[in-house]
Amino acid sequence: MDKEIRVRFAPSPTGPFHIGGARSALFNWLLARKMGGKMVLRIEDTDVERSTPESEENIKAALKWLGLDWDEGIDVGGPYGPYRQMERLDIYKKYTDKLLAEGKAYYCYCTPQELDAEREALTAKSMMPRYMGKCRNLSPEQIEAYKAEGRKPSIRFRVPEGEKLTFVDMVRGEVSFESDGIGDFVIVKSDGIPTYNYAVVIDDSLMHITHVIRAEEHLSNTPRQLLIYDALNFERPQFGHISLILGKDKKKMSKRHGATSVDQYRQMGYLPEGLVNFLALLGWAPSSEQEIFTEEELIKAFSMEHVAKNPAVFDVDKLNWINQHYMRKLTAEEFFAAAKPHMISAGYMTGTEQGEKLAWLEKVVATAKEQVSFGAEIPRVVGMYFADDFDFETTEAEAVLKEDSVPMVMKMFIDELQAAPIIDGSVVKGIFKSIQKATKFGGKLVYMPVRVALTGNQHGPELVEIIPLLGVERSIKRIKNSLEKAGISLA
RNA sequence: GGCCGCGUGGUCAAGUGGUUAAGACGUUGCCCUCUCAAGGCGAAGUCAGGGGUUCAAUUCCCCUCGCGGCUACCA
Repeated sequence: MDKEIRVRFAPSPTGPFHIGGARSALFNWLLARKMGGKMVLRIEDTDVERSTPESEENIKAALKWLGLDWDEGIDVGGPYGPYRQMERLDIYKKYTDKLLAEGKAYYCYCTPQELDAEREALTAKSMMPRYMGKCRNLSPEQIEAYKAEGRKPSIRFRVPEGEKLTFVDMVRGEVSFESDGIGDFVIVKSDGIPTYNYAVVIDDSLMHITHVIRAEEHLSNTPRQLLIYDALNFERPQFGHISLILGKDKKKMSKRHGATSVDQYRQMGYLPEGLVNFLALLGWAPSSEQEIFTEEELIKAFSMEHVAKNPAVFDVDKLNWINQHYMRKLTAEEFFAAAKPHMISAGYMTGTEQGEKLAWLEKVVATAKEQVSFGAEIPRVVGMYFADDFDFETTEAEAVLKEDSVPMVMKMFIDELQAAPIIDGSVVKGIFKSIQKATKFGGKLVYMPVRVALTGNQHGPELVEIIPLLGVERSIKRIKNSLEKAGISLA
């Protein structure tokens, strides 16, 4: 049997948790669960300027919300911790000393200003801007001089010349780079903190990561990392670079494209199952034609072989379609709970309602269940139950009330409604039936004017659902108001 | 600029040296229905462009173009 599959998700806690990060996490997680392997969650917080504890909390909360758990890492621990890079500084130091001693790395005393100047000079000559190796072979005297100036050195990796760096990527196949295209890069910043390309290698290796699944933006970083694997005599893992998620304009998804963080989708009332299902289908396709997957089905069907090379545009319409499936699957209680925050922020409820009022709200919210794709759409759908004073949605809607048959139909409807001892769906249905029978009108001539008079709109949930919720009194009041507005008298 | 990656309908995508080039979202027509949503049945729409290789290229090779990534003491 092959050795255990170990994957990791290693985000930087530097901002909202992006949808692209969620997909990377998902693919890693799916691979681990599929293969019975382990998922490690490591925090790459070496960018001390931008890293925040809140962001780390966001990431954890988002992963949990999505249902992506981890076997080792922050919070849960594990044999290869600590799992925050800033808590591993002494570990990196050991390897840095080794590289320094072996001459595979060296101190660089260049200041940021000097490096900028070098870069600019190179660009001006339209040459590739990269570090030219100024401090590669400093004499002891020069080093002393720099030290005397009080300069704090960074440490650079000595990139070998004329080497070809090749690896087989799980999604892209064989990829190779020339070492000559890579300048000596910084592995430890002058403040003693390692850079991404360096720490990631040591951590992945020490944590026995077997498969590194990450976004394509890291593809060009891989040769640098390969160099470090080799210099440290570490075994290379398998790499798999998944493509980026793009916005509608085919540019990398960013704030301009609307919601980009997992939390925003949560707040809009998308369901974790829906988002996961959608994300799985971005850049991966099952061998079947299935579109809707439970978590177990996803794990079963997932395979790195079917991960696409090309970038994928984030299509909200499809997300909506998928999420709608999951909305419809919710129980009445779940749906109401999902609706609650949106109903509260719309001002339709306070969250403290009880008894009859609560029961009424539950029924009202239930009417939206088949109609919406995500939670935030609910208030819009049920809004008509709350505003007795409304305007006609469109002129066509108002025009419906101008039909000659309307006064008669309305009179019959109001009379029957008032005469009804109790009012529920089947009673309302009976009223419509009897009007149809008496007038010999088709359903449309009976239902539609009532609908418009009641809601100001030609569309909406079934009338037999709406009327009992509104009650006789409010229904009649609305109808009379609407007729008056449209200049129709009951005759 | 250099290096690397990517390019199948509007979008997600399957697929192959010979196919009527799947399926889904969206769009659209019809059915159902008071309407909307859902559902059912249809329709339109694609191999970035140009050269090769080949009896035959969407598929293999090259070039061009487009998009993206890296080229940071960010990750």
